[in-house]
Amino acid sequence: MTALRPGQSPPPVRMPSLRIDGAMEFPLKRRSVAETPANRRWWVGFGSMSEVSPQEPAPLSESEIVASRRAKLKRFRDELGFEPYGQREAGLLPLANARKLFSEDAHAAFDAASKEAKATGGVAADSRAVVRVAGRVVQHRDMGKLVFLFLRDATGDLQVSVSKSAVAANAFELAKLADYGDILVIEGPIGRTMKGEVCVWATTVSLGAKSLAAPPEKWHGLSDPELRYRRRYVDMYANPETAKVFAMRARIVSRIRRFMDARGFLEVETPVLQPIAGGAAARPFTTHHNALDMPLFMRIAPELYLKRCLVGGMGKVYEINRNFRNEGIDRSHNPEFTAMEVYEAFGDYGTMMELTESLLHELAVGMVDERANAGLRANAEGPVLPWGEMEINYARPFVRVKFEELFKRGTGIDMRDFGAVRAKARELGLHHEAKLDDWLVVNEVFEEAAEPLIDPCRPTFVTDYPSAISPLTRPSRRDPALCERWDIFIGGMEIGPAYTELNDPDIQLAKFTEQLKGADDEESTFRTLDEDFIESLRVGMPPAGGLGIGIDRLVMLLTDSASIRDVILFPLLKSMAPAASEGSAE
RNA sequence: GAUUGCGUAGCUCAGUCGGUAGAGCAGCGGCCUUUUAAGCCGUAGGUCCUGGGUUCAAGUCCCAGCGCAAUCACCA
Repeated sequence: MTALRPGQSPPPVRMPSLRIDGAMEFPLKRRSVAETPANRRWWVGFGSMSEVSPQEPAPLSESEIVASRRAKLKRFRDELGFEPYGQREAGLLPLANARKLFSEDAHAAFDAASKEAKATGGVAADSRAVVRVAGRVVQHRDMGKLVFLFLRDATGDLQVSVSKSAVAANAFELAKLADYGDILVIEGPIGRTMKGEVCVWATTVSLGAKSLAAPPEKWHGLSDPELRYRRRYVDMYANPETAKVFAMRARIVSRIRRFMDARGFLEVETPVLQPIAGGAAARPFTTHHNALDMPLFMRIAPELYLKRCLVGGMGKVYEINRNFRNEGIDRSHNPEFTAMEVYEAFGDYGTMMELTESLLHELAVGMVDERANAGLRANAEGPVLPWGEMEINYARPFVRVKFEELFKRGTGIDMRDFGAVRAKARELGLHHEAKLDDWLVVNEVFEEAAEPLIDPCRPTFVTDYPSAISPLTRPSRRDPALCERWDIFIGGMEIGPAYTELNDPDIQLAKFTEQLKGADDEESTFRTLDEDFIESLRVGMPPAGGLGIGIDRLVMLLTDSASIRDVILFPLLKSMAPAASEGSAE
């Protein structure tokens, strides 16, 4: 795909969109996940190589570490008779489950029995549970005729001891020669070592996969954030904190689905490849369908399709959707990001507020237990979750404040007194105010002087924005200068907006047309009037409430992550080298 | 887009005033049957991000570029 070049002149107003972006206004000094003291243990690296024929020599520039691992691979296969890339295994237990089968009584009984057996020359009775486990080697201590290993899987770490006297000769050699990062399959009774560590006393050892890549530093691991993102497959297991974040993310998304489903919303999937990128004011990525010889855009929002669903009769719909926006990257923006958009027929921005508050409260309550179980910081008293230096309190009700009131509180002046507002703007150093329409000055002054009043530690709905800065939202029936829109702020980030949706096709058409007039040449290359959408409104869309929530930012908050890149498995990074592009994209 | 910082062995990092490359871990060879960042003996490993420049001499100073991070701007 070819990205449009970033420009400097977006339209001064937004489309009727559920925009998820918003400025992240405050600095947060955070330790990176990798620096957490609790994580400074047992780092190992593993670079999964693409399929390489086992007989092929190493690629050109592999280090001597990789070369020695390849030599070991050959040795495992040729001398020890182990298939280095394993096979289906039955009866494997996750390491945490295996650890739970440890019995103090069985261990003590066996301990006593083996002492007696040693004295009498008999055989000790053994009632210890026998487990079969697999995991990546993250520690390896060779004591000569006894090898201690720590294996790791997604559930945790477990020690294994391989005694020369307890396993076949080739299995003992395998354990001795195992590298950090190798995946081993081990069976044996589970007991304790002399130092008290719960430990599987191996009776068999085999290989699940030989690791060929040089591991990261055993103690400090991967701490360079760039390497952690580029080689996430190493970061994910070398840094258990990383794996926990993504496991939590999965459960959060799952809970969101259950919440929405329980309220009778239907989950739908709408096009990512769109002939017209509508629903938000953002630069799209462009692409092309060859067989149809058709230019296409990656979606910037699903909004216009979800509204078509309302027209079609789906009363309550939602989509957990990946959006693609050809814009800047920072701590709260990734070019592709996940949002949830929700539409409810005969709802409005008030029903969306209730839904949002219930959902976020429920998620926060769930996360208190979740975090405690994961061994992370959590507050025992109520739905209070740490985010960096903050303690964010999700107790209901969330704070609600009208845009106009917050403006007054922040500036001491009435936002409708444009003269005073402009004076305030100049006082704040907003020297370009003269070029802006009155309401845009109001908006800038609001962001400068009023938004900082929002308590970042309390989820806050800012409601009833001026119509003029949200021109595609339905104006309030009580006061046409205002519109039925709110934005929710948490931790200084905008998490999402909601609207009472516009369903008058004539007004919508007029506003689209007006918006297009403001587009410059570059914008007009991708901004097109979606006539089919207007046609769908003419069929008749019920009045509705609409909501957008930035899932990545929400996960940041709930998992105490400082950057959106810490909650996206594979965030976009620049290519390391200008390698020849595959497939000559136009 | 601007500013600042960082970029040295596979990884984590030192490198003084500009004097010709260091440690730990990982690796390799050896010893060790209870280790917890195991230990001991020996050994190998460098495009100091890239390209210029200054200098007798550059990891170090200067310029440009690349990548990452932070802050700001943009984005609404």
